[in-house]
Amino acid sequence: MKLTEAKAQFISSWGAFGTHWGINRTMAQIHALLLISPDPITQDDIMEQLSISRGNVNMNTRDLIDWGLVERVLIPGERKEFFLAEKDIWKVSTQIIKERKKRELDPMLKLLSQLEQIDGDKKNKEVKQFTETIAGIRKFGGQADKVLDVMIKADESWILGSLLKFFK
Amino acid sequence: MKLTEAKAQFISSWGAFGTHWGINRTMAQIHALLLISPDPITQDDIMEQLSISRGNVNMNTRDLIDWGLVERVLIPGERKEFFLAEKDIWKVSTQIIKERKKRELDPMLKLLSQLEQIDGDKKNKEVKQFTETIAGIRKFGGQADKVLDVMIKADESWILGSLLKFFK
DNA sequence: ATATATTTTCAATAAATTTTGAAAGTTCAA
DNA sequence: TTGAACTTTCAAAATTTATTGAAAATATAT
Repeated sequence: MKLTEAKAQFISSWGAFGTHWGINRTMAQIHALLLISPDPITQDDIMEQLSISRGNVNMNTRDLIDWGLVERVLIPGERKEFFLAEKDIWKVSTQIIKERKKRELDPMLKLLSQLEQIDGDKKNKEVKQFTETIAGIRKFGGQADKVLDVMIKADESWILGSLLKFFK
Repeated sequence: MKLTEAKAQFISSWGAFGTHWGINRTMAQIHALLLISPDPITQDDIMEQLSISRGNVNMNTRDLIDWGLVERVLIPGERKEFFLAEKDIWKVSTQIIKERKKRELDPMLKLLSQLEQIDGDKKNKEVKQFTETIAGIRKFGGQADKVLDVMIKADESWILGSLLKFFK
């Protein structure tokens, strides 16, 4: 397979993949393009390579920057801004996990702990199932929360390295 | 907070939560409703409680069944079909992980291993970055794959219990 | 068999999301 | 300053995705 074809396939699949994870297709495609670009590239490069509008590129690169996956770089002597993606997949994943935890898991756990205290007869079947379900999810979520914290923080620790080697 | 209000909040948030995970809002809401319903409920119950059409309920309950999260139950003497959700959150998560792995991770890994062999000069910067990125993602994905397999299979193992207690 | 209850399908419609592109905003060199 | 290069914004348009509802299919009781 030739590079051009492989690139196109990767970008397209990565975009499709993204849509299964609540990420919009274009953002994932731009990310894919940046991941395989050895050097920083410009808005115009992205527009051209993905055939999308300037506004679209602008919005989605901003999002990628908000997610901490891409940075703007200034190249001396150049007027335009360039974009560069973090290439270390472990760091990429850690960053995504960190953001999603902050944006989704933490608020959900907060809500669940509020919902756990409802007034009503605990003998009542409906009340009982509701509190049990909420408690179950909250407990599970709390555990996940801790596991993810360890993953995020233990970036350089021996324990994680060992665990990963164990599963290699 | 009263049960009715808490229920409504839970269903609505669970639905919003779902959309961040590539699951449609209604499917997540039906799942939420079933999770807090102590007894099996019918299509009409779901239609009424969520104010959605029959066709919509039918489609989304089918999907929930495909995901292995909900089952149809027949109640003796009743003409209608009833739906019942798996309530054990650990089982629910395992099931979701299992399905997503099958539907998304496995095909992606397959594609990546194809993309890893491209023809071209390995000294070329573009070729080099492409193969490195693909290899990096594949390696990471492969590890994740193994970790998930362990989680899925080790359902009853002491090791997992210990790990979870460790993080509690 | 027939009528009745229930479920499924799917084309049409509605809603939500994404994309565009042109205008407004910004930066910077001369 | 001015104006050229570049970036950002955002209302309108296009696209994608979800929902409806009525007709068709299926199942069940009599």
